[in-house]
Amino acid sequence: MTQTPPRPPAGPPARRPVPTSADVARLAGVSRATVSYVLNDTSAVRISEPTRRRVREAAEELGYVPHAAARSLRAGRTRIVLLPTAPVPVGPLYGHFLNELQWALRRLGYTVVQYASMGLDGDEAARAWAELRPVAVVTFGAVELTPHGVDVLKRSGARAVITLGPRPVEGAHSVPLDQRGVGGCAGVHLVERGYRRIGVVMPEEAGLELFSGPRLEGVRHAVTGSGADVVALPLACAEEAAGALAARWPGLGLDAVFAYNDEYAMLLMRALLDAGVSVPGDTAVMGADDLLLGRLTRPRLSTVRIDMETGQHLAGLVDRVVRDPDRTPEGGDLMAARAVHREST
Amino acid sequence: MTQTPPRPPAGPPARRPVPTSADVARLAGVSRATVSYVLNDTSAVRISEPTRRRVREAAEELGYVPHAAARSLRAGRTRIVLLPTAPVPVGPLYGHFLNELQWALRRLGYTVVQYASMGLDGDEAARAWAELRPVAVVTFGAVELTPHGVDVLKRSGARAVITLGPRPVEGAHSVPLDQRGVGGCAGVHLVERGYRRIGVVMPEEAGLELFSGPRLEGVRHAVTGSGADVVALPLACAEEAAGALAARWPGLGLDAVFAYNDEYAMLLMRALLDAGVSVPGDTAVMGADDLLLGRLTRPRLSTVRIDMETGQHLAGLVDRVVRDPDRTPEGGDLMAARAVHREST
DNA sequence: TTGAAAGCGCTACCAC
DNA sequence: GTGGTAGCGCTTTCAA
Repeated sequence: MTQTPPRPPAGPPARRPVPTSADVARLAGVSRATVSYVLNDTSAVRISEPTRRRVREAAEELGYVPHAAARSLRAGRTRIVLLPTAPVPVGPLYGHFLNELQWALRRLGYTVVQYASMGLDGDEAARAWAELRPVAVVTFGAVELTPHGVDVLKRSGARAVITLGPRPVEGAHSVPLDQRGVGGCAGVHLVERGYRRIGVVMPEEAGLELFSGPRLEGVRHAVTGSGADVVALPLACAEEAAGALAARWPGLGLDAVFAYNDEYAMLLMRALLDAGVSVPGDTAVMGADDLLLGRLTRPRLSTVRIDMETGQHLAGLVDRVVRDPDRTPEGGDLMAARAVHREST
Repeated sequence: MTQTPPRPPAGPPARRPVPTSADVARLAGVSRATVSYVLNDTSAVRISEPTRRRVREAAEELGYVPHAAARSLRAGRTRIVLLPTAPVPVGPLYGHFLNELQWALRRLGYTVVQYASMGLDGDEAARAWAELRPVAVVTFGAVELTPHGVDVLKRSGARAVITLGPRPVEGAHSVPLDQRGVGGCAGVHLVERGYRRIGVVMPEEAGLELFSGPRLEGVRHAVTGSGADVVALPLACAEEAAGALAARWPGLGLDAVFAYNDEYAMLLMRALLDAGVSVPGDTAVMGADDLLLGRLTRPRLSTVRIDMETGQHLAGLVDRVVRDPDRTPEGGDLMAARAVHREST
């Protein structure tokens, strides 16, 4: 029996070695198998109470923590649900939704891991994710997932690849987040109130096209047949940009503008007011997201309120797909939009 | 030689098995060792170019992706840097900082994993994190880490446990985020302008005490000796709450208020104006964070601008601690605050 | 009720 | 240059 602990091959000064289940077994005077049974409450096997206690105490004393990698290597699958993180600022709505989702997934026994993916293209990212062998991947459209990327993930053992976003990806379960609906709401709201020359702000910030494009489309679609015009207005999120746009406002001949979200809306509305354009008299302004701060402007900002299904709902869907990847349980729309009329339209 | 693939023990319908390095070796007609050498560009060993090509092609064809768990099990350590995610909304400042940090860490060869920790208490969380055997943990004060939790992590092999936040934790490297300095800036700014009865908004939302407490202290400390009073004002982030506070404003006899951040400041300022309190005539209002939207109010909001050292800076610190956990390289302050005077003070 | 041992995928040491 | 192989920590079947 080798008593000499096999020292790590030099390098950094030998640190106190990490305790393993073998150490626990040794201390408790039982076999590794027994340790595993006790610590995992394996029901298929009966272990005497005194033994259980000894094992538990030994584990406690050593500060033993099971090694997730070893466990999942043995098990052949992980319980990791990987959520690629978005480099784009997504606002409080997604933030809340994300928290709910993570909480619900953990209750279902999954390990939720957000993987920092900024600066990786779709296929690099998919490979990097696949190395962790997640059982599921839920992406919010932050990284452009390709059909090939989906395939890589599936072949690495991912049972569910779910994309939340404006457009589906082949091979993945797509849960549409109906951005067109958001634009649609705004379009209908404005047309109903008689506006006919409608501007739509398109943020120039990278990463937002995935959202702004469909919102624009939604407005376009909503106004067809009403005789209204829709004009895209690129805008950076900065005061000077808004000022410049406001300066040439009269020449644009617009009587309303849907500003992508409340932040852009507040920015633009301020610039318009400062330039002498009255709101909603000369031009109506509409935002989206129903931020608290939007209620504080004068006039109060009309907006599109987006209700998202609870994260719990999506967590359930993930779980169902993991359990039976072949059945396609359509979750329906996770997002519902409705216009909130205040004073700016 | 067993040719029968050992089918998974029933359960879900047998899926196409995930390719391993052995499969690549078989297809390329080489040994697993050679595959490993080629795919890892092991410099200690020379492999002929034709062999390399064959291996690469085989890997490509099979869609082989190395198994991170197996690799780190073998290596005895991971390259995971674990960042517990905060359930509290932390604002665009931290968001940006976080992105930079992640990017920089990845460039240094680490795998950045954000671990969803909401609803776990400090010690549960530490255990859960330790299962992944991260080489480093960087926490932003979202989860209350205890000395015991730090010990669990260290014993599980974490070489760096770094807390960013208002107060240090025993055993961890603490990088102070000087929230007191933020309050201090505001205090000095207000006192210099002659204000003597200063309110400080304390958000009622859970999880923010860690920030608001030190900010309040900072104000208190900054005004000592000036003869100014400081009064804490609990406030929920909602219009009604702000309205109620504004209604009893005259009775409070305050000539200035530091509102924790720009959002609370805008909320309160609106309520004050609506209640007929002039700003800054009757009462000065100061925020913090220098949000874009704060510049849009009338009067424009004075604020405390917080500059954070680049994430790259912190990434370097993490890397240094990982390489030499015993030396204590103090990184200095990561945060610098300064007052920005606009119109509301 | 408990123990022995195989083997998950991978890398690194040593032979050839 | 390349292959054989031990062993990382864990679970689970089989035997005692």
